[in-house]
Amino acid sequence: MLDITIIREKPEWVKEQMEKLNDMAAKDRIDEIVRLDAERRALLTEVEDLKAARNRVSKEIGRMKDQEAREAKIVEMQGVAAQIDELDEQVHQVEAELDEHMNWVPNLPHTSVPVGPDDSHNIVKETFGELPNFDFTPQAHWDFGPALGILDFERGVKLSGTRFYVLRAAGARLQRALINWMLDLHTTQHGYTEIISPYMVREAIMYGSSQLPKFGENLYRDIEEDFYFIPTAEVSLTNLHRDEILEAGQLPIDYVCYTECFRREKMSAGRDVRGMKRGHQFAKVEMYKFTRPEDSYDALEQMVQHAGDVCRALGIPWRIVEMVTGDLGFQATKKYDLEMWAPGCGEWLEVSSLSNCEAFQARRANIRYRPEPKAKPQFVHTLNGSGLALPRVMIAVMENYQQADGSVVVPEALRPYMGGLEVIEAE
RNA sequence: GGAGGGAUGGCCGAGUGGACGAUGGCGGUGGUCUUGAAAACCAUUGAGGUAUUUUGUAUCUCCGGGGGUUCGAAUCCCUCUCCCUCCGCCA
Repeated sequence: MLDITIIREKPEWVKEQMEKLNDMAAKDRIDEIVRLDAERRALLTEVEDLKAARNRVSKEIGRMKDQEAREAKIVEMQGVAAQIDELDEQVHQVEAELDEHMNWVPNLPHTSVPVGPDDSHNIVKETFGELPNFDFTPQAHWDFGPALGILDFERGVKLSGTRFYVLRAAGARLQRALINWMLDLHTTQHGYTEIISPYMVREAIMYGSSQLPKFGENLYRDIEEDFYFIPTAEVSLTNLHRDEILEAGQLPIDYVCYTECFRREKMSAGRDVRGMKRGHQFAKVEMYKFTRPEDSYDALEQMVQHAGDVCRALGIPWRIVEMVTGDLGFQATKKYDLEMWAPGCGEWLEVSSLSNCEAFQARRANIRYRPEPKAKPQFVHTLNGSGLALPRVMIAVMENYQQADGSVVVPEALRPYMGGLEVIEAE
């Protein structure tokens, strides 16, 4: 959620930002927000004067001895109370409307973000590693994976339908090795604190990280128990410090959390249906930071490095892509994607998405800190980034390390996590 | 699933219709005392709005969430959520 004062003070400028984001629906809400905000404040002034009068007279009534005068005052105040009720009701309505509009307004892009209409204009900032040359035609993981006995799409479908698969034997172990290795890297080398948190959360939590109301379509939920299944650990991690006032000395807080993620993928129906690239359930190691406002952009660059360290250590070609305004998404002021090369599929796969959300989520989840002892609390900045998403890393590892005979070499970094296994071969 | 009991400030805990944003204690901060520290004593110590060009002042709201009764609610009523105790069930 944006700070209402920026809309109040610079509505035209905010509209320009919405245009850059290519979010015309949000732009159209701005005038209404300005109107509702003014109405709200006018109503508040009115009703608060009445309440002040009521409080004052009620105290007098408590002290009055003269029964007749007392009765007269009570009758008088009955009228005032009725007016207050009516105005309070109006305030509630206006606030609910205002809230609804604010919930659909995205975060403002940082000044450093290149302006562009959509993802086709994103900028490849830097590419690392050489694209591999094979002396055979590299296969897609969906071809050699099942043959190796490590990947089973048919049985995944049997269990749960399309977009599900089963990892088996060294395939299952490879994913577990990657998870453990990433967690170890981030906790021991990058200073993150490891978290394990619920995969199911209440509705209010989804508003806190702004998955709701805009992205409800992409969420699984249990209606009977009113639980939502998290589409990313970002949801749980954002809300971990919900309604808290942190001490400045606690910041930055850096968390890393492995979870399964659940997504309906309604928006991408029919896309990426083949292979492991886009499933309804997938594993992800997520990095998350709470920082002071002045530190958040440095923290973002740092987090890009941390995610990049994972790519680098795997020895797979990767690149950093900077999002233009039109592809920023809802919560981010600035965002990078990390992509790994997959020679079998022949495409760059998004293995990480790293965002600074500034105070956007903190405002919704009410996460503050005290800059100085006794100072007024301020909203923290929050950042999130994958470190990394497992299925696509699995694809990249399998496809980059495949050999002519269909076997897969285990990257050196992972061997200690695979019991020393060097090559995954058919049983 | 059954039966009870609870939710009050950073923490503990008092408050059952009117000077209660809330006794008291702990903790925090500042001071007195001290060579220094401790102890003791004194003072201070929540959050969010709105108005007023304003660092002050006034006022409103907040005692788990929402709704109700009343001139007036931490206090009475309804409802939801969460926690605790006992029983049952269970990885």
